[in-house]
This record gives sequence, C-alpha cells and structure tokens, in this order.
Amino acid sequence: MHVKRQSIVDFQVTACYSAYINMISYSIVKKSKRSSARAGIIHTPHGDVETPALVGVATQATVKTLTSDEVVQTGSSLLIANTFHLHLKPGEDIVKRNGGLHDFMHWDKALMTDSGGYQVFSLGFGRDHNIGKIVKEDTPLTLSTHASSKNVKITSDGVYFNSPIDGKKLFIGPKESIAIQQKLGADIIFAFDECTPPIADRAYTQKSMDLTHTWAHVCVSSKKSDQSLFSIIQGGKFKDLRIQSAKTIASLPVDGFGIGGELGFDKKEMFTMLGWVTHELPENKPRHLLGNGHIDDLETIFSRGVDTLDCIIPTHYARHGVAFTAQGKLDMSKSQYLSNKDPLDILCSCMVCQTYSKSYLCHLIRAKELTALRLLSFHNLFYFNGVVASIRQKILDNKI
RNA sequence: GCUGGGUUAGCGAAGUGGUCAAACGCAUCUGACUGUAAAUCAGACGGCUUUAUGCCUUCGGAGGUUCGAAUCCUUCACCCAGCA
Repeated sequence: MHVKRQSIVDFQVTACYSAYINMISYSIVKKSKRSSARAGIIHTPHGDVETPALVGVATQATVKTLTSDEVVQTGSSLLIANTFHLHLKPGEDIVKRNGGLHDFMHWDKALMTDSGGYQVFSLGFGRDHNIGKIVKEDTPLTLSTHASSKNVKITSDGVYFNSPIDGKKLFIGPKESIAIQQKLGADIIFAFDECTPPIADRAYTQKSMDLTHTWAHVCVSSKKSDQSLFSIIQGGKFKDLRIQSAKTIASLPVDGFGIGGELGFDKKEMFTMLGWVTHELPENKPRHLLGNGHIDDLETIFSRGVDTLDCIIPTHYARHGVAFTAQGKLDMSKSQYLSNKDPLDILCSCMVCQTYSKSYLCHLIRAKELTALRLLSFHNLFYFNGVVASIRQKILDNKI
C-alpha cells in the first residue's frame, strides 16, 4: 500500500477508469419488512463497507492509542478523521505531501473526513456554556438568533475560530473546508455545516439550518475532486425543519447524507426524529448519523434507516477506564475488579479478552499505564463492531 | 555529647498568635462523558448530626503563657545535618 508497484498497463487501466473507480456506490443487500432498516454495502475505492457499520473516530488521523493495523483487527472498515484538527496540525499540505491521509496514517480501508462543522458548535457555544451536543431537558439556557459566541464568529461565508491550540484566528467556510478535504484525500468528505446547538430556539435553529443549506450548495459547486460528498441535514428538534432540511439536502447532487445536530432530549424523541429524516431520503444513497451511538441505542438507530454512524464513545470511554461488555458498562478503575480473574467479557473473542484478566486491566488503569488505554480501546471497538455486525445479521434474518 | 534544623490529616507539603478542621499536590471514593479543546472534567475526602455563619476531636507527647495556640515558652521523645 505504501509503495505502489504497478506496471504501465495497470496504470493506464486505472487512469482510464479513475473517475468511476474513485466514487463510492451503495447497494442494498436486504431491506427490512419490519422497519426502515437496511443491510447494504458501500463500495469505496478502499474496499467495501458492510452496513450498518460503526465508523471509528480518528480525529487526528489516528484512532487514539491504536495503530491502524490494530484498528483493522477490531473489525473496522471505515474511519472518520477531522478537517479542523488536521488543518491545524499538521496542515493539509503536509498530509498531501505524504501521499494523502490513507498513506499518511497507513490505513488501507475506507476513510471519511468530517468538515469542521462540529467544531463550529463545540468550540463556540459548546465551549461558552460548557455543554455537549446533547443536553438535559431542564437546562435554562436558550440561544436565539442574536446570540453570539465568545470564541467563534459565524458569518454567511463561514466561521472565524480561535485556535484551541494557540488562540490564533482562523477562518473556515464551505470552500475552505472542501479545499482542505480535497488535499486530505479521504474517500468520503462532508459538507461544511453548523452543528445546531441543543439549546437553540426555533428561530436560531431555522437560521442555522438555512446557513447549512447555503453552505451545502457552495460545497457542491466548489468540489473539484472525485471524492464522494455527503451533505448534512440539520433542523434541530423541529419536525417541519428536519423534513425541510432532509428534502433540501436530498435534492442536491450528493453521494450520501449526514444527519447532524441535536436530536432531542431523550432517546424516544431521537428515534422519532431519525424516522422523520430518513423517510425523506432516497433509498439509493447511504445515510450517516453524525456523532451518536450509545451501545444500547444502536439497534433502534439502525432500524430507522441509518447505515453508518460514528461515535467517540468506545474509544473515549476506554481512555476513561470504561469497558463495554454483554454485562453492561464496567468502570474498570473500581478496586473491586482487582480480584477478578475473568476476562472483560467471557464471550468476547478479542485479543484482550483472550489474553488478559479484569484484575490486570484494573491494575493497569489504576497505575495509569498507557497500555490500559490501548487494551480497553481495542476491546471496546471490537465489541461495538461485533454488536453492529450482529445487528446486520438480524436485519438479514428478518429479525429487525 | 554539643550546635543548628525539623516532627502538620493515608502520603508529600503550606501555614509561624484570632478570618484554621488547616492552602496545594498525590492517593482514595463518587459522578459525568454521544460528528474528541477529552490518557479529561466535576464533587467528596478528621468525626458526628437536625448538613449548618452547627457541635466534637486534631497539627510528635506532656505541661505552660494568653480572652484566644498548628503558630509563643518549658520539657520529653524521635529524625536530619555539622562538630567532637
């Protein structure tokens, strides 16, 4: 993969079909009769991705703590890296000079890059109010159209950020995001959007959605590469806006869809909202749910017609000492596990469960050994991928 | 033996007459975490209860000065350094 040895003939054939080969395509293997679930395959220039699929989060061109080879062993076939972070460090030109993201990070399978739209929220209102994308219902905070963030200035052309690294001002709009993503060279790139804050009122949500739609058009027209473009649906918690957004984005010449922003205060609401959105989308293109995927929600999310989703939970929680198992979430920093000689999950066939005891992992966590973070990250990703694979099987077996 | 420095909550370490149940760090415990500002963050951490501008017991031991002592004095114990 690193060093490509091709005969002249091979090269010509590749060149001949490159415009075709480099786009993704999606095929449905099985459509559920019981729900909106689909089992399918996204064909990419870097291999097929069987869907539903969990997309591993590799924000800074790495799934934190794991090598790319290890990520392959966890069963992942698609990762998502981040435009904003890679623009800051090391810069897209460095990545390009290293042969693009795939070569740079030695990842031979499919890749997405997120557009930086999430950072519009997380480094803006998210940071201002110390909130995440999902917020409890009883928050007194509200954002209306006049609201402005300390750290991020949103204009019709794009967004002025303060770099979280050195405070330096930088500007990213739809054109800039696409230009960066072209240099990064992932198979699938995302349109620049504003991740609508969960505390936005209707007026703000609408304005933000309109802006995201405007930017989506700019992204479509400024893309010069043969990468596949996914465009993001917003609309917050408002049914008419979600539907309007889905219809608008669906009418664009894009290759797939992202479902973004906040999805209500509770799980039920989220599942309902996903239904509103996927109902409006054409069947022949993949739908990606951005940044959402508690383990217990996966089956219902996929049953609403979502094909892929990315979520930091398996790797993020791992670094905070939490392991996911068939017995639930285990906080491996708890001293009770020091005397437990069983594997994390007795039925798990991952390298960690085949090799190490809870006692050892608990010790490593408590001793703050980096290996602990690696082992839990590996297990959690493997475990999540296994759960998603079993959901796919259930769809194939008419059980979902 | 002499001289000097020291002994503070589980550990390390501030504090040198009142605002001290005693800063801060570590350890411990409890919570958070959903397109990664995240190997992070927040809270508790002498005891008791009616959870409070509440009560009780603490700063090597004992005694003293003072309205009031972790802080000053005496003495004892132990530790460290230098000198014999």
